[in-house]
Amino acid sequence: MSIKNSTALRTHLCGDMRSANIGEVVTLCGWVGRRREHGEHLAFLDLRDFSGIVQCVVDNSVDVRSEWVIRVTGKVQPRPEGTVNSNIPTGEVELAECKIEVLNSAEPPPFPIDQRGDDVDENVRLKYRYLDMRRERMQKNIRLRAAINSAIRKSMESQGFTEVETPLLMPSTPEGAREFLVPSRNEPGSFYALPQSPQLWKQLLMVAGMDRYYQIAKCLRDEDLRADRQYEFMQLDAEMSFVNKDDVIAMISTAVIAAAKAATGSEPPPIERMTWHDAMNFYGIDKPDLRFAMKLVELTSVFAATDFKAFATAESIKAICVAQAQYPEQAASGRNKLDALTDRAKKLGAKGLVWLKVGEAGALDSPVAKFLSATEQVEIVKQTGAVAGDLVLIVADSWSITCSVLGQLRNDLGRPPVHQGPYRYVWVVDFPMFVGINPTTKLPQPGHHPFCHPHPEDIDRLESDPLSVRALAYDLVLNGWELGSGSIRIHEPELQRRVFRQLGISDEDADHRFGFFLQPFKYGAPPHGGFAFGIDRLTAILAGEDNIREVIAFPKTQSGSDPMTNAPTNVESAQLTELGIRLLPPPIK
RNA sequence: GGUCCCGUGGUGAAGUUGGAGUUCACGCCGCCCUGUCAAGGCGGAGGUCGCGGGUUCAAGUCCCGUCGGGACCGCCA
Repeated sequence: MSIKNSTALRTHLCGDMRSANIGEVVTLCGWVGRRREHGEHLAFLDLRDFSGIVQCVVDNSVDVRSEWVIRVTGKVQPRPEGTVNSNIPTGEVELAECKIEVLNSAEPPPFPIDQRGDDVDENVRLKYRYLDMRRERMQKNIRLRAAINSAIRKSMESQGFTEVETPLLMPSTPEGAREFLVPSRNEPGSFYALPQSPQLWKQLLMVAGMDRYYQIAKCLRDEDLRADRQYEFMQLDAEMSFVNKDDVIAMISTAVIAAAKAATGSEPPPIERMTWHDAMNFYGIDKPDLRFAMKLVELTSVFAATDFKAFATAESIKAICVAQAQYPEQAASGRNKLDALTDRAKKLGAKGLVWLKVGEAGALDSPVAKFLSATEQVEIVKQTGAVAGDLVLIVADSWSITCSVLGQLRNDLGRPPVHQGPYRYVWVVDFPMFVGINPTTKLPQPGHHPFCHPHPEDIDRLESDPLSVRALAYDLVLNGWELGSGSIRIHEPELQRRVFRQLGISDEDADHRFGFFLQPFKYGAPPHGGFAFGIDRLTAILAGEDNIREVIAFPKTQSGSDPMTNAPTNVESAQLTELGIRLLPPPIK
């Protein structure tokens, strides 16, 4: 399908000019980039639109300046011998005999448009986002995002999914993330909540017999912002009936692979799977970055009969080996760096951190070497595969602490920058239903939302040994970023009540808080499951950006403000009165 | 709620032990310049050193507070 780019004001796009156009008289519209003056009657202008830039040869008496909007009619001609610019796609040609019409003049921009903008204060970029977005980088990012959305839609529809829009105004369901509230004018004192996700709606669509639903949905969460988190973000949200987790994983994989292909031009290999237990055990985190190894090495049995007190009673002892070959700087850490690593490990919850520097012939340089037997020292080197110059870090603690601390250190020491290396997608499956016991309430803490179906083999232990119960839940991870998660849902009302009871939600509570959601399940809910993943995060990684703000047209700052619009703002007291709202005096500090 | 980093002409930076708003690059304005493409040359303008307080003869610099931005922890079922 060819796109018609000619309009009433222009015949072509700047970035499309090629040798094939030589001899044509064209009219282009765009913004003035750089101007290079060469005397009374010669100057070069870079004319820019979204498609790229093309050089115009003009008389130097023409007064057009940076970012003025102009319309140029001229003749496409080959550049003279020796003046071809191979750095730009239009570099073989230029526009000559130019007639210029100024459509709008402009003040000088507050920052250069023809650069990436990495060194410009982000506050200034956001204040002038409409200028910031003129730069090639942002044009690419936003268009990449559109291409990803488009590929996802195509893929979902070709797999039989139907797009359904769900409400933004819904009742508050005080579970999970903090909600944005919207006051009701008709019922002062009552509020709508904006959806953290369309979770409840999409499950009702399954009850409604829609079979396969999808939506590229805006989700809103009033939680603190991060590089990978905004108040509002987009998810591919999907749900399907009469499926098991393999069906869901297969269909979502198809959509993600289609999106990745649309973005990068090459199709990633089939997405591998890893159990949650393996992810924790070998990478110390439930969102492992598989672009680098430095896997956690099991050493517990090596110290079964050790005399070293710190290791003797530990449930789990593991190590990572920081290889000098790949990480020369980190492996050669001096005493200060090693002390800092130890502090870091303690802050993360470990009792301590043992470091060993491997010398020639397996000799170990470490404050604790004298407490370790010769056999133990040999085994450490053997199991970790360490060679001379490597640094070995050991944590001995409970299994979960040992894993999570080493996993964090592994990321700290080895993780490549976002824009580097291959794309490593992985499905992490068999998440536990509960992630520990809340020390205050003594209740199991849910790992996901409370509608996740327990693994059929484990349902018997729901009450007797909840922590051993796996959920039919799965996360999609890309290069250490959690893209999204999904699960097979509970469709049997009685099982749902059992899970609620485990979470300390009585039948009455459940009816009160989720009644509108649970009632429909009495009327024949099909077995169903689904998934949702973050489009902002996927786009950021595929764009090589380490921050989702770079792929969002108008993002908020970390404190939730918008430097361009100044949102959030005060409102007229009349507006509040109409809503039945009176403000508290500001807190006294 | 917490930890850490940053704030100096339009933009980005330097500013030492406290000594005159000092410096550099880009941009901007003017002049010169006929093949540049980050053009080049010459000249010029442009400042509440985020804000408030304190120490001092003297603060961009030291101290306290505050505002704004960023990274992270908590939080994100």
